Amino acid sequence: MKKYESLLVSLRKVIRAIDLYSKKLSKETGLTSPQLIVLQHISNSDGVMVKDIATNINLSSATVTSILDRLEARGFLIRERSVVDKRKVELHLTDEGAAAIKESPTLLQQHFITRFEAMEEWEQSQMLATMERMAMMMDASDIDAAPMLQVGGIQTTE
Amino acid sequence: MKKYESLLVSLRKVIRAIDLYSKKLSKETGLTSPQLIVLQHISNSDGVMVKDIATNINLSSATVTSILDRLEARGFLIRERSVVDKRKVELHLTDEGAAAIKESPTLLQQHFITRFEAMEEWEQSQMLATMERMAMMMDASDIDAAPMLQVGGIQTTE
DNA sequence: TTGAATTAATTAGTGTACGAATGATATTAT
DNA sequence: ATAATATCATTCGTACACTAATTAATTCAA
Repeated sequence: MKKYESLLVSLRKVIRAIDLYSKKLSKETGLTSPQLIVLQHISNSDGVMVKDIATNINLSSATVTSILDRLEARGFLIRERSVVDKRKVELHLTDEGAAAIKESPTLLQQHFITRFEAMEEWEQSQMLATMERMAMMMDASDIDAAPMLQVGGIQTTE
Repeated sequence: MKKYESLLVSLRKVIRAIDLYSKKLSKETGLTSPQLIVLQHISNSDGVMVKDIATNINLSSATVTSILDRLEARGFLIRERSVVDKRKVELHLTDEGAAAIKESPTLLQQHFITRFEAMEEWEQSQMLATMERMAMMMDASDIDAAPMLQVGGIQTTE
């Protein structure tokens, strides 16, 4: 097995662990990880709009809309059409929403956090740096940004 | 922001990149990453059963079943009830399925692989080791397995 | 000022991904 | 032998997550 294939295997395990935890959260507290993240963002900046959240947490607007639907249906937030720009929707927490956040658990398994914080400082930094590097390496958005750096010399975009 | 929170942010970016690539694959080749992984597993061991695949690729049986549904509907594989144990279902590729695999692209973005393989050998190993460690740290299955190792000395399970 | 282009949010449709419940079989214990 | 238990695959219901298409509103240009 190639090394990057092994990497994918570990990655899939991590992804699954995060997903399973989100579902466990949902069963215990009634909120999934994405829901909690969205609520926290609204809590930090009241009146924020859908697009901002989507950009901030790296999801599409459509996904955020569906998450908002569920949260609104359960009375955790209200949508308010902006008066200055009626296309926009401002998001506000209700008291229930604010209360839900207060009791909100961590977004990663506590046992992971415990283990992580038990690591040496430099190990933590190194793990974080590795993840950030990987995220950067997977980001396709910079592919077209610098085509002239390709082997073979200067090239035009067309 | 706490370090493990930054870690989660990077992790979510990576997860999203993988997901987006899977969808791009689907549009270009008609197969998503999970579908391709399942097909490859059947190809490697003809007659394998659903549970084996689920265990191997770290997914639930329910998820694998739904992936198989789509692949079977498109004629890439056939299900065959085992004669020795009628609970089991043996999976076989059709010619179409085998052909689909032949043209199968890589499971990670080519530009990631290119970048990854451009790294020094020790950097690759280090990245892989970090991911494997993280996967291990998130695995909850060992929580109950060794409670006697906790700080505070020997403890009973009850 | 009217028409074109852009932007914001939503809807529709597809594909994961899960746990719980179900139905059919096998295995084990009495 | 039969009753209890376990295993395997599936179905059901829920929640993400995406793109493409839609609706509504705003901005820009001729």
